[in-house]
Amino acid sequence: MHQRTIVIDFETTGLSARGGDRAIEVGAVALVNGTVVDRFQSLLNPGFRVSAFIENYTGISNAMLADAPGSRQVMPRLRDFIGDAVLVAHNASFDQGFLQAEYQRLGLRDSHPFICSMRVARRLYPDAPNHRLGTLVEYARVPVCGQFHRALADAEMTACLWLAMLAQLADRYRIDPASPALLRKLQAVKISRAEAYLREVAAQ
DNA sequence: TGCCAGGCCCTCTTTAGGGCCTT
Repeated sequence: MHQRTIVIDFETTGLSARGGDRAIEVGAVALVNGTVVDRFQSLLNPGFRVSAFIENYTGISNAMLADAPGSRQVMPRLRDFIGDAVLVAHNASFDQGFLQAEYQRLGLRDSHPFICSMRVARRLYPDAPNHRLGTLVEYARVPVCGQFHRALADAEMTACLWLAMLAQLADRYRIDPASPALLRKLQAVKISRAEAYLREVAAQ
């Protein structure tokens, strides 16, 4: 049984999925047995001009988006790519919100189980300076690949961070990292209780 | 016109407030 995990990242026109902001790029990598086995990347034309802030922040210009496919072309392909995999994202509520919002605009009713790499990192790396993706990539000595704030590069680095955290669970606590149920439990325990929880699991 | 997110997490908490993260 090979558990397929998809690490996903959206670039968007802003922070509010419910307030009218739209996805402008999605990147995703598929992990099986700790290895990247597939990748998905696409720009999405949001139907309106993005702000200068977003152009600067992401490096995605209005000119680049003018010829990009729309959500109607991209999201069904993304849904097929995800399949029945467990999804991982850094600050997952953000990406989950945009995924659901884009689905709903198309009348798609899919919902996928998400695990948040930031919540796991807060529990596994409580002493990190902060828990932004860029900081954690440096803290966990994950290779920087590509440009931060582009969807596929951020998804790749989140995937590397994720694998580093799974390796730590295996090495330090002798915990089988292939269990989504355990990871969901870990992200739900209080941060102050995480170390004790992991020791309890390791002792079982 | 003016407004402009929301979930998680901690604490000087729970009849609340503010920082952290994502774009």
